[in-house]
Amino acid sequence: MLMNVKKKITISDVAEKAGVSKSTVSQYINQRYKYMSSETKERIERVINELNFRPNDNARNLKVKKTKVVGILVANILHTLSTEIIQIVEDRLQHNGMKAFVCNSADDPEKEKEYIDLLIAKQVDGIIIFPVGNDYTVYNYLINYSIPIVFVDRLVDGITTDSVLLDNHAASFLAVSTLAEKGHENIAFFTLPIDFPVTPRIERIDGYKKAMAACQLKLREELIFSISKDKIQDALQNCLHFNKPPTAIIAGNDLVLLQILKYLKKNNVSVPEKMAVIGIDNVLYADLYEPSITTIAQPIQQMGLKAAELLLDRIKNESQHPFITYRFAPEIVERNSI
Amino acid sequence: MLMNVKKKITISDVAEKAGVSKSTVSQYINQRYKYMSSETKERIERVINELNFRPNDNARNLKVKKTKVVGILVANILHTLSTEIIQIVEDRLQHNGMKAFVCNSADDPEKEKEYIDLLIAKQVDGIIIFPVGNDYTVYNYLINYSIPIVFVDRLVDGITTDSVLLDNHAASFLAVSTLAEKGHENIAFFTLPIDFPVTPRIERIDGYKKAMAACQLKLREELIFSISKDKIQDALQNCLHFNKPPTAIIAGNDLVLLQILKYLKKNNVSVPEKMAVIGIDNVLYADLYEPSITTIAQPIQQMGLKAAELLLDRIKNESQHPFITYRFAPEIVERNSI
DNA sequence: CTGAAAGCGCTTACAG
DNA sequence: CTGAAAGCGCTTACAG
Repeated sequence: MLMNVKKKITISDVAEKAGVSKSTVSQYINQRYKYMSSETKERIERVINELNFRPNDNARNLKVKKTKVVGILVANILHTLSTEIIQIVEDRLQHNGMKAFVCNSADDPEKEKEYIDLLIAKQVDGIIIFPVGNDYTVYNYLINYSIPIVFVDRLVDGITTDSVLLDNHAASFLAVSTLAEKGHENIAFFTLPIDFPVTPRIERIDGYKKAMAACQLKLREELIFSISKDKIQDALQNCLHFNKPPTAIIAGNDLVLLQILKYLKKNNVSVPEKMAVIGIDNVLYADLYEPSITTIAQPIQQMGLKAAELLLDRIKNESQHPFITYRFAPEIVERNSI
Repeated sequence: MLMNVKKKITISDVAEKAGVSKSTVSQYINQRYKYMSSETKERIERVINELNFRPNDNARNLKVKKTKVVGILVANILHTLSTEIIQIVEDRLQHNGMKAFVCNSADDPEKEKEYIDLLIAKQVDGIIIFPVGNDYTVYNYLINYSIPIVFVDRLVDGITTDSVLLDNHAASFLAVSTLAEKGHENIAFFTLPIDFPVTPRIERIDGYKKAMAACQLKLREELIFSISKDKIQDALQNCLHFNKPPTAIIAGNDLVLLQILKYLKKNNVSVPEKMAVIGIDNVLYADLYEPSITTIAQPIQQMGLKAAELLLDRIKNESQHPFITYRFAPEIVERNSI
């Protein structure tokens, strides 16, 4: 049964064995049965099954410009947000007869570029990107090739296209105002680095600052930390010795939250008595932690659906309406950490 | 700059504009500079950049049989195990000049089949599969097409190929024997359903039974639960009223563990005093829970590397050595839940 | 050092 | 109702 070197079956093999022309086999494959006798149809069907024939898409796509495949290029496949959105996007695509190839940039702009080249080379019909790079020329390739793109979670300076992301300002505002209502004044904000611009981080910091002002709280720059994951615990430890230490912390995302909780637990800092905590991004274990963690969640379902819809619209009807950036309202899930 | 309908640039356009033949451009693209004057080379290079030319892989692959792309077909992209392994596999592939398209079966055998067809149609060089289906004919397509495949995490009856998975028997044994040493006799085992055979679940149950015997503990079938996620909490509640209720629980995977912890927390069952808990699969929050959770982890790094290596070997040297199923030893991470 | 020509496996108007 | 022929955009032996 298993043979190592096996000549690939082509449409010619099928045609020959079925005693018809390649054209006719092609008609069959493309389900244009209109002018086909049922005998021919059945014969071809049988031969295809016997030979286990699968048409070569590479050849097909050379003629037919649509591939019915879209690329989903994620900044980092380890982020739960990405995989959850992928799942939703894919489901929509499926309903529209399309399939998705997921590519993982692994936070590496170079890899991202390579995948963009590959997806162009494979002639995908469109791409959904969680961008990592900040070099707009890369994304311009796609635009030059008239390949529709939708950005998710992050934006790129210099590129205008349909985009879907959280209303990050609102997320920060929600966090700050909720804490302010509980009487907190010294609220620390922790987020990952912004060496190069990462939309959510920048916007959440900015939102934090504006929210502090709106709540008439004094902005203390030294309570804003934008640092790498493994420096968070040290920074937190450090700021507890400020002469006015924070009484509340906002974690800029799930990874940051994890570090903060690890520190607080290790050092028996009681939550929320000694330190209130709010995390942006919902996390699986929010209910499980003691106390359960108040979080600000992204409406993932809606965001995924919108991203898919935007891409499908562009793919189908070369619609020329202007590009739109959709902002989705965050939702606070109040638990017991504040 | 942006034009909606834009003729795709082909090798002919480049050739014409550079004043050379298509062959020469092709030589350039394929980095066969040996017999090329540097003037020609530079001229072509310049034109390619000017025109923003990207060769069409579909055309290329029609001639050149290798695509330098592999498929990674995951049962469910939401499982952390999958994405972690993907990340590792991809890194190895990258070092070998290959790229990966990730496809998500979303636990749906029908989708899996469609993706297999698509990957064949795209002529990928090989596929790494976390299988969902139990119908071996699907995977046989691949074997018939001489496309190397490596199974990860699960096996499929009737298909012999290189495979990489946890030594599930050892995992169960580790859990049971550790609990037995602490004096537990009534150890419950919770896992997801096995309506159709899912290797890890079946093997872990089987391993549990054998381990109980090996530890000279009485096997009580009523303490083995193989049920869907949303029935776990009820089942757990129920078994606490047995006249000999379990004093320890083994969670068959991370999803099961989550349900169990939710129940125990909600009902103030103290861990480990009233109930000891061990989870198979490491989880992000193992250290964070109160008390921290003892887990049995898969050596993900090694498993990913092996899977990549096996696939690359098959792709490179049509090696004919017999197929091997690699079993990886689990590791127990003792924390405070037992 | 470079080009003309054949061919990869399909699709599609067109002819019959 | 079906087939012959051209062509999609590349690559590659071969000739010069």
